[in-house]
Amino acid sequence: MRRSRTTKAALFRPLGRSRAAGPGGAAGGGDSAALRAIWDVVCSIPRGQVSTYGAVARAAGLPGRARQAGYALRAAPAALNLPWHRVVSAGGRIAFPPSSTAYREQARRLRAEGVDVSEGRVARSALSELVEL
DNA sequence: TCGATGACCTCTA
DNA sequence: ATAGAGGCCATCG
Repeated sequence: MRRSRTTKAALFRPLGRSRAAGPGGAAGGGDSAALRAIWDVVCSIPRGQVSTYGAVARAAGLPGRARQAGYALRAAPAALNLPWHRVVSAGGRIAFPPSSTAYREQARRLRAEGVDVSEGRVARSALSELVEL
């Protein structure tokens, strides 16, 4: 059952936070390198462009780990100002149910950036694989 | 330690 | 176009 009551994406529950005390000392971040890599990639997405979880994961050096990309965004603190709305499922489809608030929020933001959204999908032109190089 | 879950992907019918 | 099955791996309880 997906849709575990997404309630409001803006809510972002603190999640248990797990032990903040990471491995001896340095830990500081406590965030895994993979997470940071994903966030970095997402943050790197230029305005008006949209990428997919798979593409992000691959760009972050995690081929095939698209799921982790989703989890990373899910666990990503809003304080990072992460443009999560620029990340969509394969084919440019929004990963949220059309009836969810997050869906509207994402679509709204994308449109604000000039990305055309219709039928829960973004324009192919805006879709960027982040690999075409 | 193990079982279930997940803002997913790709292939095949 | 839709539906099903398999995969991949971190995190949760």
